[in-house]
Amino acid sequence: MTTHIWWIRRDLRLADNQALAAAMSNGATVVPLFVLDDRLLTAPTAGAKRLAFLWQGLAALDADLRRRGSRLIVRRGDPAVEIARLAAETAATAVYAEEDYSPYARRRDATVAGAVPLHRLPGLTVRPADIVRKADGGIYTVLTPFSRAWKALPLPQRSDLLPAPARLTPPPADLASLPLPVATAASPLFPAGEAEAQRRLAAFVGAAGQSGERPGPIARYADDRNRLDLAGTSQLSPYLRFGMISARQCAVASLEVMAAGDAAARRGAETWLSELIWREFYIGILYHFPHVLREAFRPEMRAIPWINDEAQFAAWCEGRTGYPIVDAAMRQLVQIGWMHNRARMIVASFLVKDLLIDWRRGERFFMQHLIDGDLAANNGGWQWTAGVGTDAAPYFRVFNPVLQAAKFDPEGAYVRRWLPELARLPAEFIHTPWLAPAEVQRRAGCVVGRDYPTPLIDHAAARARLLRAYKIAQ
DNA sequence: TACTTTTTTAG
DNA sequence: TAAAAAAGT
Repeated sequence: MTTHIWWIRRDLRLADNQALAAAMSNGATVVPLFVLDDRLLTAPTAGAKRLAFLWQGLAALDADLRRRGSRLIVRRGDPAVEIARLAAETAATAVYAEEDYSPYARRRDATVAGAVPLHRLPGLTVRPADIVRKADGGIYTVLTPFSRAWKALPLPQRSDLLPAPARLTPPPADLASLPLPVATAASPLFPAGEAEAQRRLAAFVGAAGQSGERPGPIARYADDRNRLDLAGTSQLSPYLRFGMISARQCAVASLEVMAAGDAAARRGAETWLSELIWREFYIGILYHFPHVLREAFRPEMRAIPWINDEAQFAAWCEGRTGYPIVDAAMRQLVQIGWMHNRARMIVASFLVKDLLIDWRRGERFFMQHLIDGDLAANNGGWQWTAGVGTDAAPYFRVFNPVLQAAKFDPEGAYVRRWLPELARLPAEFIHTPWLAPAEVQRRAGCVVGRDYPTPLIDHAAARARLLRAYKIAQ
């Protein structure tokens, strides 16, 4: 009987898993393996909440495997050493893994491939990272043409999705496995695991894909996704980050709504699909231009004279800038390990363009706190906001935190939820408490300067300063 | 998925 | 004179 190792990295799922399916070919016995790699667990970009989500996800995967007769094997150490050791213990003839494209993952996998026969399968993305190319073989660095080319390739169908195996041949009963680390910092708002990911996708899409009836939030996604005060997004990002659901299944779901839903649903589904394509775009950018992890994609934008005031950076991190929308978002991030995407753009713009703090400081802070923290998407997002990356917002595109708040949190419900000290302010002043008359502040129990900070910086003045700073780099 | 200022147009 | 469009950052 043949034995194969299924090396799990960021594909914590049984459904639509090409690496698992390949490992199971010819009825092989599959040894599901997760290696605790100190390089990743102690990296400066590792975050406690994301690790807790991972531990919880691995526990859920182990439970799912046990229901099918198998179990998860956990080892700790250098992957190349541990995989070679396990292959010797089990007489495994090959290792199957979902291909990961980050620079560290590629170096690690090259080393492992030197020690054991390693088969890398697609699945992290719908399109493997080097597939979407210009006619002349060039790499797209602007989203719109990339997206057009992505959509022009054969689209995935429901029949392409691989079902979760009903049974798995168990690994040898005496095979040693370490206990999983305990998830102490897990967020109750993001229970890890494949079942929860499937529930979320089903709830988001509703029945819009099948009958046109009872559409879920996807039908309103085009309009609602930017609203901070509504649950208009899929909230699937942590699950996609760890492959608790496949990107391909999400793409199929949205394509089905585009084919069967009404006009609004079609528009919503297409908008959501474009978000999935953004993700693949940035995974490809990191794959082709790994230096973006260290510096701006655009060379002329490496000379911006950052100010990097430590006290102001601390105020941003702790949600006490005096701009309610910024502070609410930062409190949300630190408390639950997730932030609405619109809020990510607002706080990033404030850090980079109002405070003139190097975008890499914000990038690192996000990685330390986001459950869904993904090197490629996070880096792409920060470079976009800073106006230094591919397809970047022009440097003069500066978010006004008050206007953004008024537009996307019109009643202030989001601010009130995360900043209870402002909860009793009338809606008129919820985004500009410093403009509220003293009597209004006093009656709301929120005196600016005492119960809530005075704005760290005047936005109009900050905007003018930013334009000068970027002109130096131009 | 930016915002501000200036110019033009309509009534 | 205000709204809309255009221009500029």
